[in-house]
Amino acid sequence: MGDNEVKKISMAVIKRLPRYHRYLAELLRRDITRISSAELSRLMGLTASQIRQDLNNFGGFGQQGYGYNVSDLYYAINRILGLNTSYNMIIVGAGNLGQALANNTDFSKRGFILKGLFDINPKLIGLKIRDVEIMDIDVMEEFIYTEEIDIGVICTGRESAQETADRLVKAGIKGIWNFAPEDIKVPEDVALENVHLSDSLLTLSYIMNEKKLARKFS
Amino acid sequence: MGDNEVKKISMAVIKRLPRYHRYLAELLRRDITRISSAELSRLMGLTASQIRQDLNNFGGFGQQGYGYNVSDLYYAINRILGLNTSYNMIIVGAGNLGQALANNTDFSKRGFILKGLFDINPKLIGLKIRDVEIMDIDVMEEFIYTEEIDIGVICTGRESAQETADRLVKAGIKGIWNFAPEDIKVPEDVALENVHLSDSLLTLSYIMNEKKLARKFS
DNA sequence: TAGATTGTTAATCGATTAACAATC
DNA sequence: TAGATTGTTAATCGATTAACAATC
Repeated sequence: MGDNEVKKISMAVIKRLPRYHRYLAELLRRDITRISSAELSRLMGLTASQIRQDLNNFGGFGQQGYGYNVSDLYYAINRILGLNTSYNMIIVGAGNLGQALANNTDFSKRGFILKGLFDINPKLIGLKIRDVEIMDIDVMEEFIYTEEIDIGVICTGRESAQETADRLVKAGIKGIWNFAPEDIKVPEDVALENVHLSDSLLTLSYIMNEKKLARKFS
Repeated sequence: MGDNEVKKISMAVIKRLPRYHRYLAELLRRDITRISSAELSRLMGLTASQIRQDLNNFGGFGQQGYGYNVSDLYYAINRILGLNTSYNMIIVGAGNLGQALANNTDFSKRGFILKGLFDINPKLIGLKIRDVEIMDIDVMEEFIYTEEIDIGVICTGRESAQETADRLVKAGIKGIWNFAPEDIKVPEDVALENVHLSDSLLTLSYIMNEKKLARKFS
């Protein structure tokens, strides 16, 4: 690996980072100052070994014989997750889900600032959700330029998801959070995170049936 | 493995099933009657080998020299996912997200029937979302018994998530779909699926930073 | 110092990919 | 029949777990 190549972290590790972040936040709230990988493993239901492996992908945050300083580790992961900056965000599709996300204050607390909502429905255009206006999708590109939007949240229907993504990418957006039940395609340099709610519900349905069968045969 | 032991399917495979289901539904819409693992692999961005391995966990749905019949495979996966029955569902926490989910018609189309919403806020109690009433959480347990509710959707805040889960489990619910940003604990025979929206947003944030670094060093 | 616990290497386990005989 | 493509076994790859020397 070359000197200025960034070490490739596996998706499995990345997906666990927000969870570490969440547990460390809880420990901070409880005024706990230090924790060992063994204790944390009990809390989180992971192996201590995995925790140490995961964290060592990013550096040695612990101290032999002591463990990890909760606050230090929390802020380190905060930084690793890119939460030391703020992001400008827009939501495309101001239906029920789009509006619900707009109303969620957790995101702005973490530095994801909602700058605008967009829709094609004239009945919605002009409405405000928590001081953020719903605008006509026709002016979306210009808004992205002038307001320097980083993240686009897709809350449209399945049919318009790819088209919306294409427009966002073309306008220079760097990350897409997709809630439409469709796998969209974006260029390699754009970050994409899918939240397929119905996939999740179908998984629940599968597991329920699996457990029902297990009960039947035991 | 004993005769009546159910073959254990790995979570990696289970999580791909809704995605197969989605792509097959699209093929059906396009009136495509047959597909080979090679074609499907191109569409989905998987290897043909993986597709065949995945499907063969549940039986031989294909035919040598022909491929898979789209409709047959779709309905087979539909069944595997437990979508051949319907489920009674309640939502606990009728805030923005709870209401948005209640308004989503995709779920009822798949057989997840919303029977009730529950909240502690007196201002919300009595309101109706698409003919479904928001009730006082005090009557939740009784409602679960009399209406034979299968699935509880947790849309409360973090602090009340575990307590809500405990009450749902005690009342006999078989599956929990959790949207609260907290890992809840349920007994082994209850199915649990978490949708941690902010974890997903944090993952997006991580990937955006990773890609920014990649741009810088190339 | 002695005990505790990390960081890291090596071993194991599981999931993905490759290969190909079976067969439609 | 010949060609195509599955089902399935074997090989590879990657992720998790175990072990332990380093060290606070």
